[in-house]
Amino acid sequence: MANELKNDTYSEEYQRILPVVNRHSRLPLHQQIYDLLRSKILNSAWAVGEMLPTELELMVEFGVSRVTMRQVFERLVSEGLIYRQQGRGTFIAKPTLEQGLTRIISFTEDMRRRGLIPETNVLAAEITPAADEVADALKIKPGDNVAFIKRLRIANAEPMCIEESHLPYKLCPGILKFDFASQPLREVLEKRYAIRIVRALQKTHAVVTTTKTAKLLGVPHPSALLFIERVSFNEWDLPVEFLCLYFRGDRYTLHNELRD
Amino acid sequence: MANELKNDTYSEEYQRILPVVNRHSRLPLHQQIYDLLRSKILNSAWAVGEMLPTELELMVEFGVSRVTMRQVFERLVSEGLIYRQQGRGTFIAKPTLEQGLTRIISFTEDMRRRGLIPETNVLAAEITPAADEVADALKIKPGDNVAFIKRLRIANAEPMCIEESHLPYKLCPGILKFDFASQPLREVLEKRYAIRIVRALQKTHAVVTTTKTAKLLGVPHPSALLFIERVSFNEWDLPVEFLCLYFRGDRYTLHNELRD
DNA sequence: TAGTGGTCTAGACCACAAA
DNA sequence: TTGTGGTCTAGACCACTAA
Repeated sequence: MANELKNDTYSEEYQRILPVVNRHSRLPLHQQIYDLLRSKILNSAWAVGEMLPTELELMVEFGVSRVTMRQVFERLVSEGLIYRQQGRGTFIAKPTLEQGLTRIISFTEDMRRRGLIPETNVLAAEITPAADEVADALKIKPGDNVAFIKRLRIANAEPMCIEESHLPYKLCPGILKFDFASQPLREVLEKRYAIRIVRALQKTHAVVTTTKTAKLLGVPHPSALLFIERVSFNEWDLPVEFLCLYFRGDRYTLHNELRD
Repeated sequence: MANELKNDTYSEEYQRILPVVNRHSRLPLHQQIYDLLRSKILNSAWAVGEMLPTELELMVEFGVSRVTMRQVFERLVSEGLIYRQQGRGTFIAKPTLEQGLTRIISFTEDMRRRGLIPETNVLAAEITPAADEVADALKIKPGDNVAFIKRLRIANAEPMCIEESHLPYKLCPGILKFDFASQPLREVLEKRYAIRIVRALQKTHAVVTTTKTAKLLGVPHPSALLFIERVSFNEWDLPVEFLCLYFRGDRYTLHNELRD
């Protein structure tokens, strides 16, 4: 779609280099096609509201049956990435609500979706022995080494959130040498340590500021904070991060959609 | 397949009075079967962890193809009601996290899932003119009549939440005659006014108690509350309820699961 | 009327679990 | 070996939208 401007009639063929599915892969066809379409959608290959190719076109493109193609579409619909209208077509959905409460997204992405400009200050980055609560969440022994990274998250030049990450140091030795003001933690975990976070469990509470947190966040004391504790897991369901988030109650709101 | 009662060895046929699907209904087969299985699961027709009938058995029972049956199972899986294991079978999932943040469930159901005993005191039930904020949420004119119901929600004899419901009075005339200490509001809406809530949008904040709310909830002032504003919609996407929930921050936590 | 998605079928082969 | 769920196919008919 980008380059490859050829002057013959086969130019459409030339453009399809990657999107071919592999029938001998261990991955099911529907999974391969899903991965491909999802990443294209997330990378804005189509604009919001734009119509996607029809079922028939994609069946031909990928060489699969209609049922398989529909399986992919149904999954994308259920995840809110696309919507379909009988007789009209399939369209890119507005990226909106629900994510952030169902999807793991970074602070940076979260703020951008809200139309705010994110920044980060690293307040601490050190190796510490795991406290009982941290050890419990990460399923390690109390006293085991933990990489502790504390960051102040800023939106439109105003403090928004204090974020404390605890990682089992065994899993990511040397991780503190990276600069987490500029580099997303998840990216470093994925690219440098081959740790991919696929699932997380979180608890959301309301708490009152301590004098310290109030000062850091620049809010009066006492005021209310949204406090989120999150344990993230890799593909083998091993805990890889224990995260504590303290959001300003006066600035930050969680949005989501419920269904019957 | 429905009637046809003959006097012979077909006693199994006699037993299946309700679960027969209607091929002439405007509802698709998969929807009918889904509704049926879902309500059986929610009514604990099977215990947690118990195996459901196999695809083949249900195909025969409902007289549908495998694809249709699988469509139903996939939906139930994606909603977390069941899980499947290749080579073993299909099982009832533990009712757990995620709901309450993705599903609309009542306070009563929420508390029961947490193993607590719920009670309700009605603090107010009156007709009032809609304030701007309420009118805005319900898409009515400021000053229009609104049914206002304020309840104190109790769990294990301790106050847990203050709940303020605002309903357009036009949609539910006479609703205040019901006793909302004993009767779920959603049930009254559905059975008496044919109003079915299918979708809701909510915002979750952290706020500090007022002296009044602190007193009602029996918590020190100031302390933190989880404050949830929810607008609920019927099947035609008409706002039917604006709800404000104030949960004790020290007792109430939202749990949920995130995926990548 | 043509094109789109919605529903449904019958049948095949494979992978995995348990006996 | 048997029974379960997982994947995939080709083909049919219907309902809705837009021209």
